[in-house]
Amino acid sequence: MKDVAAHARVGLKTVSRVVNGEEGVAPDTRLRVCASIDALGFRRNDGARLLRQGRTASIGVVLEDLADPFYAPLVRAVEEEARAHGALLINGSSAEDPERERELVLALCARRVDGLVVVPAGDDHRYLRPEMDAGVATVFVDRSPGLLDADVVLSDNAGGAREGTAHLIAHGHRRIAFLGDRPDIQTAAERLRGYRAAMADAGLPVDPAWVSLGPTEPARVRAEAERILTGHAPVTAFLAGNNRVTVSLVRVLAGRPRPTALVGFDDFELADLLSPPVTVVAQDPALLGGTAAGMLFRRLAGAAGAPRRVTLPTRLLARGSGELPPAQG
Amino acid sequence: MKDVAAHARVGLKTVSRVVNGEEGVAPDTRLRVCASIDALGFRRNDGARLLRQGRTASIGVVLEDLADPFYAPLVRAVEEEARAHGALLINGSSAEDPERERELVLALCARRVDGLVVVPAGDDHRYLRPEMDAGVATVFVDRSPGLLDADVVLSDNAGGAREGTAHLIAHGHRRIAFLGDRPDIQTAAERLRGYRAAMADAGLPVDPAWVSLGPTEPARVRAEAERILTGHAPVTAFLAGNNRVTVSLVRVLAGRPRPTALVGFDDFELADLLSPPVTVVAQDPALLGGTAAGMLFRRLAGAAGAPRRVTLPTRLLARGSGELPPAQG
DNA sequence: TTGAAAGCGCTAACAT
DNA sequence: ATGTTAGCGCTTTCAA
Repeated sequence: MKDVAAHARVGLKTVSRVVNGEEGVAPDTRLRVCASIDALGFRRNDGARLLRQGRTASIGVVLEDLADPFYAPLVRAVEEEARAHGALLINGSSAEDPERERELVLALCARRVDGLVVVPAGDDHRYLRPEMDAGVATVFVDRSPGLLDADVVLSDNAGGAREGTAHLIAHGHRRIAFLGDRPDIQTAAERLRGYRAAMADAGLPVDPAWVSLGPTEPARVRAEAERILTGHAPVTAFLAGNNRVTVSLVRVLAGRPRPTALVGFDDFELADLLSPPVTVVAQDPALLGGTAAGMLFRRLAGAAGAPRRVTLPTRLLARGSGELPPAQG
Repeated sequence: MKDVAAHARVGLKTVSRVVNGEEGVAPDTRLRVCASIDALGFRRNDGARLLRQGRTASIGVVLEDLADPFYAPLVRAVEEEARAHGALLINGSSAEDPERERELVLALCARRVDGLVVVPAGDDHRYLRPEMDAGVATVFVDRSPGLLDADVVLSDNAGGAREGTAHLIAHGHRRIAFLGDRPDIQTAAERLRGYRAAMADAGLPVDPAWVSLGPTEPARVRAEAERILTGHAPVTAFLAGNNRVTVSLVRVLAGRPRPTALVGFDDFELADLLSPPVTVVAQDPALLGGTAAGMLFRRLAGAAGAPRRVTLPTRLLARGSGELPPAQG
């Protein structure tokens, strides 16, 4: 820019004015400046500009895995909102590792992102306190932060699991298994709670053998499902704790002669084309992301007040697998 | 940082030294500085730091849609590579709109990203020439840039389509339809070319009614498929031009009494659980992304030389739908 | 071992 | 209408 000013024989500020389309530049001066800009191939450095302005027009997004079919639309929704506000997205995957999450978040704060959308992985987010006090607006999505009071947008995990379980009960099932994620993952714990609540509502006992929480790789889920199906008290239905579990269960159940009912958690593409079509408790990831981003930008626009907690409802999509009657024991 | 220096009664540079772990600070000075840092809650501003250093340690990613199941793993792979090099990802979706892509890319360049990974949407990327000359390393993925010579990583789209078509021919089909994306999208054109080549190889004519290129919303694909199936020269097999078309076709074909063979393009989750399981020509999106990012960082590390073009092979995954024999005409 | 000064590229505040 | 100065928060150079 300095070079442009010299080349056009004008002051630095005049170039700045032209570049930013400000008023108060004589037409022919403007022309001369533009010519110099073209001649030198000048492009404004937004980094420097934003440094001066004290913002970065960018917001950070940290979540487990960018490529997960559940999170990808969430990010996309945040992106749309950011775009509407002229901000760019900087993002990173935490790979469900609290330490990596922390590094990522702090790296983003060090770059002075204006705001942060985080799907928390760990259970202690006090490290964010100083950053938030320093002015980084932060909204958590999908799970609550640990030991930190902040804006958060959640799905009604307990309610959804409860509804899914009740649905199975309404279709005659009394022995229902729950296969979910590690109990230290909040959503998993909530869903387990909903499952138990529905069983209790119906006065049904829960055999400990029916509940399995842990990593959701296919191999483990498969093994657990087999165990539950062939154990001393086989179930007639499953409630899956997340999308990965649902898919694994579909695979296991497809290979068995006797039909077993299944309600999945999270919707997925082609669920309606499987046989039987898969009944699921659906969340709306795009709405989660959009809502969170909306709150974030409202904060950035100056909205004060205590941290808000928003819970979005889930929706039971009955497609077939959840309406199968109990197999004859 | 200035405040820290004042508080610790040392020079600015000494604080800088401590913050960056540089040598040459007396132990007790260092201690005093650290104490002041904690007392004031100081965090280094990486934006300012990088401004001074003339890089940003961030790379831009621009593609059609972050949430697309094909692109999400690609981005993820770029992210891993970036992480290994200490860089963050800034990204945006072009929504297949050349103008939006251009804006996004230029916004990223204005922020002086060190490098750029782009899945091009338009067909004229000359606007990038000045940026690349100015030092923004750029690698294109999945499609070639228009009117610009640059590094690019592609799948063998023509080869894949040819193999898929030949597979259908080998299973006895002679009337095969191709339903693909708009012909101005390069990958779509390439795949059409592969389809035609395979048909020609086998000495088979291609009825113009069998080929349909255009937007891939479900409604249009559905209508076109119905038209082709009920027209004067119905086909016995389909080659789908991309993942969205594949899914739409699965839906259409599932609703018909007479089984019709199908080979999809791009693999998708659960393809093996449908009935019949769906045969596809699979690309490896993560490998595309990883390869592109690898090339990018090699350039950033100083690798010179002419632009490189890498083509990755596709893989035919025979699962059932592509091995169905032709229905009796 | 330490620090003062200059400067990265820009904009805000105040001249002229 | 235009220019000058200061400064965003840091690093680099060079001197002490």
